[in-house]
Amino acid sequence: MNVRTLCLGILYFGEATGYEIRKLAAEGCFSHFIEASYGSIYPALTKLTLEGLIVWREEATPGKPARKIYSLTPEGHTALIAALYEPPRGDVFKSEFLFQTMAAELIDDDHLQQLLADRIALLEEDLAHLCTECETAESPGSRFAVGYGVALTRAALDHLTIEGPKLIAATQKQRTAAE
Amino acid sequence: MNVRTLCLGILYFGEATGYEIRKLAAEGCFSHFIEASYGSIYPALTKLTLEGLIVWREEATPGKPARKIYSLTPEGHTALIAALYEPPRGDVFKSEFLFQTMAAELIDDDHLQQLLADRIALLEEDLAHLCTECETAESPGSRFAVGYGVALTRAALDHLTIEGPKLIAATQKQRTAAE
DNA sequence: GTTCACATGTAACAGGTTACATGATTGG
DNA sequence: CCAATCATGTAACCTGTTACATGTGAAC
Repeated sequence: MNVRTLCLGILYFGEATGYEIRKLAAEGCFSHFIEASYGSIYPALTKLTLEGLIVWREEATPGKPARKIYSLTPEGHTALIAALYEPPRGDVFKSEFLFQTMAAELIDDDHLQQLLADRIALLEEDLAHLCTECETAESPGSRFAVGYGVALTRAALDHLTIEGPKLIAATQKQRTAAE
Repeated sequence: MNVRTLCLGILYFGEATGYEIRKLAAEGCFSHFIEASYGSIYPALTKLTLEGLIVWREEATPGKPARKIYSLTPEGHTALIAALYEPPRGDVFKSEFLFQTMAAELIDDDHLQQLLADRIALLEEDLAHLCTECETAESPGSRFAVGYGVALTRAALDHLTIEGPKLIAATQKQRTAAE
């Protein structure tokens, strides 16, 4: 999905600045299934403005840098709906972690153990974050989407705690057999 | 992760042609957490050869196009191990589907229903594919990685079957309330 | 006084995808 | 005979990231 549609989607939930959009995409309730950085968001906002899909007004809080608050135009709203009816592409999932575990027998025990422990810690952090996100979710849609993230993270955590030790044992055995 | 390391990883499990590498990355046991197409694989193989991390020999089956069968050199093996000790970056998960469900109230009931049904069908297909993949997995590492995929797909499927109908009901209610 | 959060934006660069070019064999 | 599978490779293009440039106010 492109950043332009993402901006439209975020602005549907309320007007926002480029800074805020990036924050929602990087840390907010969109963050677990979307990615976008300043370098793509600001140009996208400029382009959407030129196309008439969004507009901005300036808010000058004295002493602070001027904020450009963007909001959807009716045309933008229509464009968003059109995007929602577009058949979604398959989810993208990329994992360096799984790539590394694939070749677990090339990693020494201590490091493998650390790798799994770190991942568990990371996922627990994610889970906590998603749960607070879930509580603040206001629409059924966002509860569904965040709940999806919670479910997958829990499943990953379960898999790691149950299968992780087995993996370590199996690679140990494999190496002793090879000696 | 870059395609170069991916090639190294795949070749660790056995020599292969560029065509076969792409197939493993797109359909094989690497496919659920990695992506790569011809346009990135062939250049990567050329570069890795120049760097001495892999070598190829030509196999001329009469009548068929000549195959370049690549395999790891000791240097390539070392480079792979180095990559395995590199701290893995966080997993990337991108989903247009979840983006669409976020704004479920903008989609009419029939289409939303269809969207969820399609996704369930897709995930069931994925799950079946992963399960056959799991059976053919030969190393503990690949069983772990594929098992991870199975666990997440099951969790997604569960979430859809349980929360999907709730989402539809909630958006319906929301719309009737708006009238 | 220094770090953090707010705030906007650009430019170079990396990385990969899509589509094209080519061609033989096999199976339906 | 036509489609699919095997097989290699290139080039244009797109999309987005990283790093930079700049500046303020608040909190510690």
